[in-house]
Amino acid sequence: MAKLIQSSLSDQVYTLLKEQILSGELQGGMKIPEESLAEEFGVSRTPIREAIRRLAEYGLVTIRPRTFATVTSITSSEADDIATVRVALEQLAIDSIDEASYADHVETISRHAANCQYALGIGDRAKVFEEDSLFHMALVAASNNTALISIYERLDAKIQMLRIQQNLPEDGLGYYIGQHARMMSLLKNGEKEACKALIHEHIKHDMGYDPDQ
Amino acid sequence: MAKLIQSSLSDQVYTLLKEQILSGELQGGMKIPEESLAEEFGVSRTPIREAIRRLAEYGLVTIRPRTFATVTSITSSEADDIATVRVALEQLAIDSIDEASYADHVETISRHAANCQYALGIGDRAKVFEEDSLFHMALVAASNNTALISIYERLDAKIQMLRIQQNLPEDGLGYYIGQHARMMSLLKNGEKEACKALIHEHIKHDMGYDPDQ
DNA sequence: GTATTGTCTTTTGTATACAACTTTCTTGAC
DNA sequence: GTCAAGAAAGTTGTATACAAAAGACAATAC
Repeated sequence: MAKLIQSSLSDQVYTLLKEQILSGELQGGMKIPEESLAEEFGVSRTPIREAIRRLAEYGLVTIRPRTFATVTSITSSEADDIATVRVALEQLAIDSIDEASYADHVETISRHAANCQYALGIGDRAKVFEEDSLFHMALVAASNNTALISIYERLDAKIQMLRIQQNLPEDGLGYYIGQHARMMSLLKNGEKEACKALIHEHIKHDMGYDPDQ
Repeated sequence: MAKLIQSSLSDQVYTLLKEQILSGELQGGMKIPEESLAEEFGVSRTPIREAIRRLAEYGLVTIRPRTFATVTSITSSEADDIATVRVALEQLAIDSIDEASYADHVETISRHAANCQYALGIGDRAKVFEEDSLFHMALVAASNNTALISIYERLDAKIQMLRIQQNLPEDGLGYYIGQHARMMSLLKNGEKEACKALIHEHIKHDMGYDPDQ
């Protein structure tokens, strides 16, 4: 029989806070005092503190010692840096995917591509971003490189925060989302270099860049 | 006047534990019960708990809920994955370094290269690895990419754990360390592709691989 | 001999109390 | 009116107490 592990309050608070940050409910710069969170969640300060410390280690929260913690806000220079690293990591993922692994993951990858396209159709902007993240995450997962996956997860969280923070314009969102299908077809045909080039353009566009600059 | 911030016990324990893990004093798989650490450090369990949670988030500690925490041990398949990501990140760093930034960092980089060579000469193996880490860290720092630097720091911690865990043979350590100087000269001449190729060989050797496999 | 149950021990998870520090507000001097 | 010093309020940092869960071990049933 599968064992049901009841997760600790600390874990639950951690998950909730992370969701609130990634959904934009808690935005960059906002104070998150332990006492008021404790009241809000109906627990003592202990599990709140642990969750906040963990989130700080994760990079989503900034602690000012003996003062208060805030939701981390990302500067535009950091955004540039994140985009650069993201390109490198996704390109590494593409290099690492072999045929067998692609076959294993293609179903998940296409599902998120389709969901993303659908969300675009009905104008659900939040859903577009969510499914876009899941698409890229699935691509990276197909690399089967655990170190890469866990690093990318962390980076993805920051990317989600950035999207909320900078609230990019809608321009070309359709074109951008359409690239997912092209990536998949290039991957399927083993045209990795072309796929990597497309990813470079894709991400630079996503993150508000001129790819040629 | 510069303000002296006295760091919290929690921070101190965090730093100490991290050092003990990275130095090999605490090895992979070892139990780290809160109570005994509390006695050892002469503090209560509270700061110990916070430090352990943060280290778990950092990836150095594995928590088994309601049971105990252990120092994370890295499987050989994860070691492969880490090496692959490491190559990609260092190559990205090389790509990102411009002349001005190289000029700013060359002093630090060379110092660690020299220290590493010296440590090799006097047969101080631990020091060789420490300075080697610092050399690579300095190289990455020259990229001026904050996201890359913080990701690499985390990865570097795992690399240090691996070195202790697998206790690689001495074979070719001299040859390997000698590559540092070649990297620097390639960088200085702007031969980035050659430098990246060398880094690939260097890391694969460091981490116990056949580069051609 | 094996499996099961119940007890004991160990260790974690959470709440709470208090001390210490930071910030803010107020008061007073100039 | 402005600045500085001191008091007050708010928040964090740490210790401690207790409850609850997991694992170890012995006793018992079959």
